[in-house]
Amino acid sequence: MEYSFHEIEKKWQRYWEEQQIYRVEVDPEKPKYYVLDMFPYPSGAGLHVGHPLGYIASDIYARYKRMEGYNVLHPMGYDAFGLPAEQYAIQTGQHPAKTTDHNIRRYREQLSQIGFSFDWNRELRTCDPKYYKWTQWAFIEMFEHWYDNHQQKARPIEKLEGIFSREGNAEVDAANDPLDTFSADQWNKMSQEQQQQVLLSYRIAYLADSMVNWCPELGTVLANDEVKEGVSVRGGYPVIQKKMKQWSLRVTAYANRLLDGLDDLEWSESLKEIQRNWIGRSRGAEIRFDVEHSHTSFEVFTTRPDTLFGVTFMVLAPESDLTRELTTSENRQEVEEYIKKATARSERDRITDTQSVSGVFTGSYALHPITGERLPIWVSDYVLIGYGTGAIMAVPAHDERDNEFARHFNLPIIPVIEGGDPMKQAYDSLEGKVINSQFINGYTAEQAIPVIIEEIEKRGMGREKVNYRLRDAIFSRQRYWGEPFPIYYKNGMPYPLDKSKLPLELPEVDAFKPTSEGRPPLARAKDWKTEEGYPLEESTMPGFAGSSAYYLRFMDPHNEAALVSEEANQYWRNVDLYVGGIEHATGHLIYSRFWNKFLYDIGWVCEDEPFKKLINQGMIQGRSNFVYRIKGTNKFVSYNLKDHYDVTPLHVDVNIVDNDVLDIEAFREWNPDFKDAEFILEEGRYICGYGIEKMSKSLYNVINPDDIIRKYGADTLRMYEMFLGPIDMSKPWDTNGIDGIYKFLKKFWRLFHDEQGNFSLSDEEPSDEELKTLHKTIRKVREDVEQFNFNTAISAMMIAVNELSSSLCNKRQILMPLLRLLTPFAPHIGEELWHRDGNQSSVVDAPVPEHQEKYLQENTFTYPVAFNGKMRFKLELPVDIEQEKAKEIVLNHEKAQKWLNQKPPKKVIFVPNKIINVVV
RNA sequence: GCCCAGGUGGCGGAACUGGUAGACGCGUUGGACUUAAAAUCCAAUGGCCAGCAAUGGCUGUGCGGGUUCAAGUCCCGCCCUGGGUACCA
Repeated sequence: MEYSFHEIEKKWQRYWEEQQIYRVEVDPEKPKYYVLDMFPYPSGAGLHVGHPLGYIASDIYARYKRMEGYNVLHPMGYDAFGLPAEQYAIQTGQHPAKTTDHNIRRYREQLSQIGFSFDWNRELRTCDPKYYKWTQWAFIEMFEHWYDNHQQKARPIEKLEGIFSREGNAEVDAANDPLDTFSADQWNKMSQEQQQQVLLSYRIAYLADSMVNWCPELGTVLANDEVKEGVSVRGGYPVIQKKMKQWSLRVTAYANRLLDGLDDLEWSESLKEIQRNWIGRSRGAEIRFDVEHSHTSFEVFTTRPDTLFGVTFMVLAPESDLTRELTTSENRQEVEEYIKKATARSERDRITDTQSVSGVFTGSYALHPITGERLPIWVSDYVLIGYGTGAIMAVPAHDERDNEFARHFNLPIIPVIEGGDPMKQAYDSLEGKVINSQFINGYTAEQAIPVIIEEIEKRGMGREKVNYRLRDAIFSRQRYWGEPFPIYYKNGMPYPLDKSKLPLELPEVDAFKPTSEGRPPLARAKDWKTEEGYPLEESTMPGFAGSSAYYLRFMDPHNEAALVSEEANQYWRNVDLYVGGIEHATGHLIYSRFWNKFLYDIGWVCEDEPFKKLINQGMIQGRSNFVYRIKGTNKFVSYNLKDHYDVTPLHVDVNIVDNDVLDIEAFREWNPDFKDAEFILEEGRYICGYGIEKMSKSLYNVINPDDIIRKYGADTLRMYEMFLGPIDMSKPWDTNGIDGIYKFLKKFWRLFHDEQGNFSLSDEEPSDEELKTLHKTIRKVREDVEQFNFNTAISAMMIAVNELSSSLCNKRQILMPLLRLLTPFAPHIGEELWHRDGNQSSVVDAPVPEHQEKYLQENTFTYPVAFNGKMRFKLELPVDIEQEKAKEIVLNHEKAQKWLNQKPPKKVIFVPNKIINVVV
């Protein structure tokens, strides 16, 4: 019987489903292992061959772990809220729930064909009210907590109210918005609204006026990670900076924990590095500057307090409230104009134009905290409102931007670190002695930093300070297709719904667009208010809300009383292996860690970090094919002849090209324009050119896994994806290579069958050679799987099958262990042959084979013999040969004479079981 | 600009703590089987040179230096590709 993958795969997929083979439950008898894939957003285009890459890798690993005796949790679900479905809804009027559901069905169908070991009983989708109930619940928890910097953890807001009513806020060290201190007395005299306003600035989920990325085209604000190069990641629309009242999550409170926590994670260095840069910790000092003839003072952040004596002017961000406050009446008009101009610029403008220097003088002066010198206060757009205090001390001798600014406006430059020529270019190195700086003269820059910090602390002018680049996450979206906020407003202040009212379901609306007054789509909903008549929040949550805790929900997906039961959480704890794309480095992977740490603080989960080990799968690129049309004609010339003509390369659908040979008939049918096309062939064929590009519909290079499965089967698809190369690297998909895997599986199948195609294994004792083949393969494959080197594991199995095929081995003692080794890669063929050999239970629970060293022992080693480092011949010697004996044999060897040239060798290097090198 | 990966045959890629460069697979070429094709099997396959041939020589891991008996691997200086970031004080 032939290897008929189609029949086999259908059969076992049905069996697995009927027998609930992949269903798992908490089992205290067994050790747990949690393997998770980043769940997909179900797009309308369906899966292409690049999407399952990571799923296949994690599935192989999950299956191995299971065969090793672990209780493996391996779930799958859908990140179902999101912009594309909504954009589509706006265009077509179709409800996003409908298109999303349709897409999910398609995804499920495609995924099911690949033979994954997912426990589908745990499937979840973020747009399901039963699921987003817990997203809303977590939001309320964040609303009801504040972050205590001293204890480094989230604490209930009621505790804070207690503190305020007893002692005011002076002693509270919280991660909060800037706020004046107040006494207990002042607190107790505040109105409820005033108190709420104060509390709001302490909450972890808070509503505040902040500078946000506003995307007019999408009609919504976006978080920092959703904007790249000044345009929205989704859609590529321009983004501007705007001050708006928005919900935010106080991610910055966790900045140091998010940063330090990275050290213990088994993530790739590059991924950790991206997060480190994104969080961006810098150490320095915050220094207060008084303003001349004024009671006002302001603080600046600097990483170079050692250059304090080099300050010659100050600069404020245009958006800063201080700018207007400190502008004198003579300068008002000019400053106002500058602010207007600067704040109107789009993000893209600001990014593309970083060269031109602009700014105006406010008319005020700050006083140097030590020398008392007058320092002019300028305003310029090179100072950003969102970082530090939105104001800087300018040290033109040692900072490039300050230097350019000073030279442009003829401001003084005072060198305070030796080295460089600050009149021409800033010298920003820490190398060099401090000069022109009173009591720190003569120190190195590095030594001077603590000394100067001590001095300003003593004078009460500042303190040591750590600053982060990370910003709080803007959490509201003026869109329809997301989780509604469980928030209502009373006298203008936000209050959470009672948790018993959750989920607050997404209401029906007549159109998925903003209202005519520009309010978000939810404002269109009828009776969008509480039972008491209080209006509900009209924004919805962003895409990352639903994906921030889904790994916890998978532990206990049907629980209606809690996000996850204590029992399930204590057992499954956190994700042991997480597989997904590196593009989530600054979004999902930061938010999830934050979300998890918050739940950890409030005692809901038992692990501080959600994802212990993380593998980034690389991208699968497309391999595009081109045809070459002679300009101005409908004539196409084959690849190797094209240089003789003036041609335009055109993309051609890779599905009508086989091994770079164009199917001319199919080409004519593919596009009516080419119906009457003529061709200049080479050797009777039309050869296409090729190029490596992104896999995309518009480039006609998309490969659909369904097509591959139809032609070769799921086992071949799975193995070929893994065989392409290292899991974490980008590599092009080339369907041509798939034959190698297909042939391998057929060869493997044939080992188990006789000439007539009957299943036939013998119980004959295996030879030493066969045992060696088996055991070296077991060792290699298991080592490789442990390190996610699936491509080399497959090579090793190919070598084994080649060796066993040439000896026509059909011995049960060899083939059945090999089958178990292969099963995680090719589960269908594994299950089929396992059952053909008479087993009743699923191969999924068969133990993974162990190698035995005794079969791998060798008596001899074939040494490469090199002369001056060049390998000249090989020599088989006993593994335990004495060095002197080996040298003697080599030097007397017939083949050595030619290289020795009758002279005694200078030196002979003998590395046991490695190499012999003769130096002549 | 700064930070991080990576650069090996026609292609995807192997190569343990420095030790036979090119495993495995694709493709290509030749052959077997076949009326033919498909499928299958066998052999060759980095480049250059010499030879009828077996074979032998030189050269070769982005470029230029260096360390070493020995370098794809280590060190120094460049170039290129991909990713991250973008006035972060």
